[in-house]
Amino acid sequence: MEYTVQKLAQLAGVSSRTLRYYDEIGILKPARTNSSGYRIYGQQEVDRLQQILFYRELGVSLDQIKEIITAPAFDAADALREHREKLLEKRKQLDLLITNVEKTISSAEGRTTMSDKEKFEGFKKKMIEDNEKQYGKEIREKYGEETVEKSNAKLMNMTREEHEAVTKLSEEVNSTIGQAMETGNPAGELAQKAADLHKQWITYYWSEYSKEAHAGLAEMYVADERFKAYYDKIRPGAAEFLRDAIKIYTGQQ
Amino acid sequence: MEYTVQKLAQLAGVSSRTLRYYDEIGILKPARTNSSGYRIYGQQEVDRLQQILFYRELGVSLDQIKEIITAPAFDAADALREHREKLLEKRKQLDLLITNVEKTISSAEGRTTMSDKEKFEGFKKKMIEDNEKQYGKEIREKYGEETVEKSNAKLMNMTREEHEAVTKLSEEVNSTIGQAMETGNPAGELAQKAADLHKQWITYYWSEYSKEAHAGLAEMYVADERFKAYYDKIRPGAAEFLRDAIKIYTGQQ
DNA sequence: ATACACCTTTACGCAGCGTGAAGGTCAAAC
DNA sequence: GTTTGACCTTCACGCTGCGTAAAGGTGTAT
Repeated sequence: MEYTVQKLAQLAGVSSRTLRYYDEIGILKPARTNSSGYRIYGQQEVDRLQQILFYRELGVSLDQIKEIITAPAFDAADALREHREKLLEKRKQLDLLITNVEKTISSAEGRTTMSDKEKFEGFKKKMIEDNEKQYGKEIREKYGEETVEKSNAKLMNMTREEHEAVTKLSEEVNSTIGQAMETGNPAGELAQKAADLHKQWITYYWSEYSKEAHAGLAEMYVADERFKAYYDKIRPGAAEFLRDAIKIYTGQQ
Repeated sequence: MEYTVQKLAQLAGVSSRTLRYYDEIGILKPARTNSSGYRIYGQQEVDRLQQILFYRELGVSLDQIKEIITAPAFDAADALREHREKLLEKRKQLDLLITNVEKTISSAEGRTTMSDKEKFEGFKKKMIEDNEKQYGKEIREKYGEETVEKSNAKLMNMTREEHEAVTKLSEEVNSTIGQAMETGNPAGELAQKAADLHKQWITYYWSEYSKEAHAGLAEMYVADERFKAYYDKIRPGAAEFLRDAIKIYTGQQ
């Protein structure tokens, strides 16, 4: 089967301009041109275009795609790994931003006040690193190692009140599970309350909450003997029950 | 507090060129200029820039951002909440993209079989989406959910071999900690090996590994009685020792 | 022969800056 | 007092991945 630009464009769902551009930059040349200069594409080009569009969907630049599909020696997996790193970086940044927005919200509600610096924390990953390198030394000299550790680790900054809150939350989770288990329904109100309390509890430890991770932890509660033993002390089967409740709570099946 | 371009740029993690461009297009004008034409930004401009960058991160065009934040009805608190939702959604999309990239990688490595046909089909689905944008959204949501389900299935569908591997890993972690503690050095080779084994172990449970989360878990090992009791059975102080080793391993101080 | 849908190349435009160039300013150091 | 060096200023062109004319040639059905 042979295609003209428009035909192939229709088939692939791109514009004819795109195909001409791909010809221009040498990423996809037509099989041949007819007597009057029309671009004629064949089966190979169709396949190649599919590859191109596939990588494009993944957000790979045309330059990179060219390298991937033209040089057989070029390892596509390697290129993709690099690309993945970039994406992960982006997600990290996004996570920071989300925390930041949440902070801003609570700041707007008057609970905490944010410094100018804090306001931008999500946007400037590099800057943070640089700052820590710069100021880290000074602070270390001034206040000693212990303080540095404390100031750096968010988790270690837990105040007494927070620590008490965590302990209390932990107890509440346990007692709520106990009550919920009497209903026997992990989707019930009490069980869901327990799952919510549990979420609140882990957010004290986790810098970023995600449903996936929460559900993952729930799985671990059953899979891992330490957790299982701990929760089953509340009542046999409590680990499974909590897992089921969290799974429902997080909507992760 | 007043800032020059570079100062504000550093604070916000953008380039000074960006600030000049924002001035040029009228989206963020300096509070005033000094006698020699230097741009001077004040508190209001800092806040405004923060808003701009929030929206920018969402992929909103600067033109739109301008409209949004100059609109008199603009409610910052409301906007932020909406904002967070969108950020979360964006992260979801990003996660999807990452999963797809990872799929492709492992496909390229021949671990899973993703035939050309499948690739083509996946692409065809996309084309259908594009053709019918209304239904496309629904499909995208479905596709997203499926992927999430599948990634969850990873945890659920652990094979026997994997389960054995996990158990074995767990034991290895414990014994390695025991040995490492005799050296007394959490930065030493053995302790770092333990931290690495520990990482391998948790990656069986976590869909995504991050140094931050790993360090966070390490903190929990000390803060949470359950973990502490478990590890201290190996040897008193083992929880703290493991935490320190992991902190060093992850470089999270 | 005429219409009309297709094709060609050339070339400017877009967003959101990066990256010079060419020059002025400020604080500190000599 | 001037020299250094880090700032600042305003042009202005370059980049990606095309969209969108403009100006013209081609294919084929009527």
